[in-house]
Amino acid sequence: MTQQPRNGRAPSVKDVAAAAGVSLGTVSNVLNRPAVVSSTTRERVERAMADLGFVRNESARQLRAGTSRALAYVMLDGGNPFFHDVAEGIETAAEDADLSLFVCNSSGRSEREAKHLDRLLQQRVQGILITPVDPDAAHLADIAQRGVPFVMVDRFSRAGGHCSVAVDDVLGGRIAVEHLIDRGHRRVAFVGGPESIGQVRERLQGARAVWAEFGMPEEDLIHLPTEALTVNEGRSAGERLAGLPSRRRPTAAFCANDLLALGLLQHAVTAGLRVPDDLAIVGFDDIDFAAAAAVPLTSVRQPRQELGRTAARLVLDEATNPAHVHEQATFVPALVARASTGTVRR
Amino acid sequence: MTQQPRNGRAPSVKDVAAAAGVSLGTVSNVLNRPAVVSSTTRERVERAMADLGFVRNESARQLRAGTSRALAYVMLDGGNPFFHDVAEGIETAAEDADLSLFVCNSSGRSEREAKHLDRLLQQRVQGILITPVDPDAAHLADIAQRGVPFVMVDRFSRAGGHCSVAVDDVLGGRIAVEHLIDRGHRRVAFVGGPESIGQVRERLQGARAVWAEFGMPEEDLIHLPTEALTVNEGRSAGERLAGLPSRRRPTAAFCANDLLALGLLQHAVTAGLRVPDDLAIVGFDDIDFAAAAAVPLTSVRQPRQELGRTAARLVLDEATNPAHVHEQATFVPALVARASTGTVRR
DNA sequence: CATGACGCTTGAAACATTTCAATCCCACCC
DNA sequence: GGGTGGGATTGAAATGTTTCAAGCGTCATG
Repeated sequence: MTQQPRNGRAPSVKDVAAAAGVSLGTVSNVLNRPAVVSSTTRERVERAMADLGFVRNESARQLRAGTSRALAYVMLDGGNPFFHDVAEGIETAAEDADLSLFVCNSSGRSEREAKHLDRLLQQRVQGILITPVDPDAAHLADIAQRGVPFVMVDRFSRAGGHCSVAVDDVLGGRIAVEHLIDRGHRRVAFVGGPESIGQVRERLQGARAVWAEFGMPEEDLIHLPTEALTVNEGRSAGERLAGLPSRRRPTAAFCANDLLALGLLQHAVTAGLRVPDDLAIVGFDDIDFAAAAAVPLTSVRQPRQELGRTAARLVLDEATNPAHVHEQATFVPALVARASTGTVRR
Repeated sequence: MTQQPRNGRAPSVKDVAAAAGVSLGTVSNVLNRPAVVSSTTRERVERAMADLGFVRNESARQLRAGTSRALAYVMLDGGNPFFHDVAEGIETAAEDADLSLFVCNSSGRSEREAKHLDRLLQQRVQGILITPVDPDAAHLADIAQRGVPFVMVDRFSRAGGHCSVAVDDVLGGRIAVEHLIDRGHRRVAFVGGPESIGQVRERLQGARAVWAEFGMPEEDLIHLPTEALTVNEGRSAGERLAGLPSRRRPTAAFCANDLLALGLLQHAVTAGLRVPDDLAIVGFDDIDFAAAAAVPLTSVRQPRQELGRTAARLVLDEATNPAHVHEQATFVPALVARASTGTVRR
């Protein structure tokens, strides 16, 4: 690339046209419909582009086209690898469609989420994927009403009016607790909160349902509430658990996500408990760090990448297919049994 | 917001102007210089904007302005929380400057990196922050030559010609190994590779330097090479370590990053080794999961968020200050001692 | 009553691209 | 030699915003 000395602004199609001695319409044809241009002209234009170091101006394209060539994913918690894997699935699909992906992070803060959405609206992104702080927030309804393609990831809203993608959390709760019952546990803790989070509610609901079905006394499924789904909260739940009188103390814990489970595991090991013999632990999400823990964690796997890919597929369908109908894609979670629930309790 | 029925395209300043009975120049003034507009007109225009659900078209602004209101960070490995924290630091700074941030992930693949850079160039981002696959790659020099503000994060290139931000990795290596010597270890493994990665080379170099300074025999600092800086590779290094004849077997390991350390820790625990009594472990980066491990990991902390903030500051300076001079910001790493090196060995 | 000043508003130009109808030119046929 | 068809190229229009010089009207001052 024989680059011209830069004299301020970047070269435009007009400059390329002048350098190649053709009209700017022809340059545009080379870019967008190379077949209609004669090969000699095409080569001349291509050489000029290389010489000048021409790069298409995306904003001008966008302005003309009326929409950008980008999708966006607003994730709930950048510190949780789960969302990262979802984002990776989305990115794969975006790349296949030759679209860019904006990855934003609301960090669980509603006002940051709103700010991101506002920016994305200004960018005229083709579609928005979001794991929202609150699925029923007004600014979400606003987006949908504007007609911007919009998919909710890993959450549902009562309202509807858009696609969503998630796993069956009630089933996930059932699977986890059934596994523990199966392993011989008769007193189990559910660690997780706040209940304002749909996931927490549903996983607990599934846990209670299967507990009842097996005819276990209600009071032997103990709910240890947390203020967030973090490692720290998992640790503190561990302390509360250790503080229970021994005949009330559970022999196993089902945590609403893997971060909690890792925190709980850490507390248990520090306190000298053997996992799984003194305390068995099941997490949720099956993030890579669950398998990497000192005692590999049993976890309820969500198909993280596929969640992302499907969400991207749906938003693209909404963006391009006039006959699009909203869809609620539900995936089936699966138990991945590892050492943290490894032994059968007599 | 009393929204009009949508009839196709989004409302523009022109529509707002018509609705408010003013010229489009006035609408623009309300948006950009509200002080020069009389309050009655301003209110009328604001009402019209709200009624119509007007949203500024960012691509038109960009086209006019010649540059976008965005920065970009191309990270090396989205699966490593370290880069996530760096990104968070960048985002903070971007938000303060009222800029958007594109977060891209090259996943360690050079061609993906090149593709991302190409797209970002088309977007006319104000500046690019990158942790590159190869600091000396041609496409990086190309960016710098184009005059796009550009900062290298956590890497250096021989070439120079741009800002960079990193910690002193040689010093980091020294600190880690000195700590182990201090704890009484006389046979230590360095786990990490490939040596094509600058970080690995320098951390090893620091380790060797301090080892020699303490007068320890060279052959007692054993290099266990890995193919990547991942949990899996850490585990497999653990196997090789366990396979060493016992009088050659190290009592401590310094891992080139925390992912390796977590993998090694897992292997050790699974194999029934006590950490730190049978094997002490030091990691590098101090990601959150290091503190959250079953045996909390001693690690060499990098100021991750500050790395990001500083990088963003530099790129913004380059973008806005004509007197900008390139700067190589170096941070000092610090040891965070935790249980994984908790005891003194006699 | 004329002049100037001041506050507010206006309208045109510019940004880089894409599209499309119009034009050009050439070869070929009658 | 005139006409026709068609491939290649052209130039103008349109996209939505910002800026800025110019215009307008009102008010105060001389």
